[in-house]
Amino acid sequence: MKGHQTTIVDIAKLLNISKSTVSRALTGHPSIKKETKEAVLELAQKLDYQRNMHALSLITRKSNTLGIIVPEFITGYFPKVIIGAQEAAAMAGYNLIISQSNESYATEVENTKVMLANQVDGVMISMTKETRNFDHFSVFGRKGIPVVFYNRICEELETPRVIVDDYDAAFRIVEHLIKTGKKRIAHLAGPSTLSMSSRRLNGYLAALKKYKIQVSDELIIPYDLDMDKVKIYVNHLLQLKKRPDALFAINDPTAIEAIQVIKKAGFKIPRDIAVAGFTNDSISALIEPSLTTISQPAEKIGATAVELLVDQINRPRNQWKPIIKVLKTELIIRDSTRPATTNNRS
Amino acid sequence: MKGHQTTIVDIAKLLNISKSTVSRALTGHPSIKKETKEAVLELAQKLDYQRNMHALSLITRKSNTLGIIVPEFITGYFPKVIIGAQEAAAMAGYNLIISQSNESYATEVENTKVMLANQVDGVMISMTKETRNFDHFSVFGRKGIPVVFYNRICEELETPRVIVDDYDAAFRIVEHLIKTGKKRIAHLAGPSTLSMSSRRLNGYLAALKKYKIQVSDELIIPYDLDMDKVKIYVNHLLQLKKRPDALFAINDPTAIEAIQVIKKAGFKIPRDIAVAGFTNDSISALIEPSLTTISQPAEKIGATAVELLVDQINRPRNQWKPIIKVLKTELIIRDSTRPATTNNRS
DNA sequence: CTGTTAGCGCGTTCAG
DNA sequence: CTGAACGCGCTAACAG
Repeated sequence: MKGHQTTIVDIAKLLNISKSTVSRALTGHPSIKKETKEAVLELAQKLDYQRNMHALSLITRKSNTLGIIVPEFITGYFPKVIIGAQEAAAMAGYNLIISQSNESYATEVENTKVMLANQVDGVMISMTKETRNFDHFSVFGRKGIPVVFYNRICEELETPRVIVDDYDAAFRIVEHLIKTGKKRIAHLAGPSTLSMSSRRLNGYLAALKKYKIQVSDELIIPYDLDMDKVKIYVNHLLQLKKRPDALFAINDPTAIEAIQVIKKAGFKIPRDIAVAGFTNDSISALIEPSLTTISQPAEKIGATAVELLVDQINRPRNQWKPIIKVLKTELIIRDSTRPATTNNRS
Repeated sequence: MKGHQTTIVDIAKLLNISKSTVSRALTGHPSIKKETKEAVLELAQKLDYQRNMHALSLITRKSNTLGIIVPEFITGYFPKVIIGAQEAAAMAGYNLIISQSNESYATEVENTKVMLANQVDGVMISMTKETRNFDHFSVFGRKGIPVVFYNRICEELETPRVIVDDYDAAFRIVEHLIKTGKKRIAHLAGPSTLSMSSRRLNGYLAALKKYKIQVSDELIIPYDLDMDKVKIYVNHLLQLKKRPDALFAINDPTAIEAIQVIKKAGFKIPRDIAVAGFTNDSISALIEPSLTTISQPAEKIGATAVELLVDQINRPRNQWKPIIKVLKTELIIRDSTRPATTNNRS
């Protein structure tokens, strides 16, 4: 017996009635005789009949599918976003198709094509660090498919966005460093392509300004998230004539790598140099010393993006609203910035 | 300008040629004049033409989509499986549709219908703890859709499976407890519906036997993964005349809850009673005391399941093979079982 | 090399 | 209340 997908035609033949009647029975059409309806339903059940979504999508031009593009799976952040998005999507009756760009612009372009080919009803995107051209995103707009950016947003496109208070969070973590007595605070800044980089940089600058600490250009190092370079940059910082006494890294993996380099160079953390990260990856609490960082509500970010997306989908195109949702973060203080006197674990 | 999906007809009209010619040009058919082909390709590019997968799926009866059903997102295990599956699926040219059953049999039945409606080419499943009837799974077989079970497998169905060496892992962790001097080792066993429960139980029993420790029925507590009951069971164990000096819990969340109860009751871990879990959730290293457990290669499990699935898909149905892949685990020793003398962190 | 026709599974006219 | 006919976007079989 060969595998066979039961169709409307099959059950129409068996019952010796027309396909349209079967279709009506299945879709709960009002004008249909009760007996035939029940007969159809019973047979459908018995034959494990299931509506073919592809055929339906062809007609309705709706796939009930949302797309999500993530740049990487190295940090723990994006998996959490996906979980949140998945749950919210299921709640709203949508499937979720995942694509990862692996931080490659070319792959990201391919990802958008996959989304288009699958006729997604909407797509949520976090860009790669390489992305400077946005034509592959604007396609969605031209085709009437809503887009929501999250985390790594595209400033050039007027779409809804889900972000966190990067500026504020960076301000608070740098303020914390200052309050522990640090005065020469270095910053491994993110790539200028990502707007969160500048938001965090600005938070850093604002904190210095508030506490009347002179900004030193040699302490601000632009960096492209290529982990191999962390060693070079950190060693460079450590050999400065006026060595920094703290380091605020753009994200946790970078901060963790920096900690290894600093330890290897023979400096004590946080006594000689304190280290802070951003995002609160799950490993960040485990390393020695544990890492002070900012926690982001990753799952909520995913869920919020889906909600904005569904909202746009259910709205005629001329009523699309580029709503920007800014979610709250939390400062998590751990050993990498905690003066030796205090010794609690978090 | 309204959103519009460019189709073959559109570009056929603009070029004033037939649809089939356009189709041929797009699919790289050999017999076609170079100029027309180039003209088509150029216009397709310009209009952001993208093949409609739904139309294609209708014809080919292939969706290039795999389904994954997970029972929960509470532990860190299943998200990791999904990541692994997603990467492997993308590599093989498949999309992934995720459904979660939330440990509910009824929801699981619905999940299978979603998979069917979306015409998945294959589906990987981890059952709920409630599932005792398997008709909703055998539907896939009847329709010629390959199924692979992972982690929580269905013994009754002859499909490929991806599991870990539960028996062996349980044996090793109980052996470790014995070697630290523990003699009355309790076990919070998993639900009998899940075969991994009995595999782990058997590993536990085998270790006791090897070291000639009498099995005590009062120390083996069957439990349905309902965390609310952990408190009752553990307190019951603590009030036994012959109190256990160690506890091996079926999974990490259970072990962690047990630790809370034990601490509240005023006992010292691991001195009075040692605790061990299973799976190595990310929190397990963070709690106080950190938890001895077994780590599972979750991502590899997901990837392996996809590989088995793709293998089945590419194979005529009468050549389907119920291959069983058993992946290796690792014993991770932490403070919850480590005698006080040693004090390293892992 | 190209155009015409048919049909994938379904919902939706339009006629009874 | 029911049936026949059409079309969603696409590929394949059959003519030229």
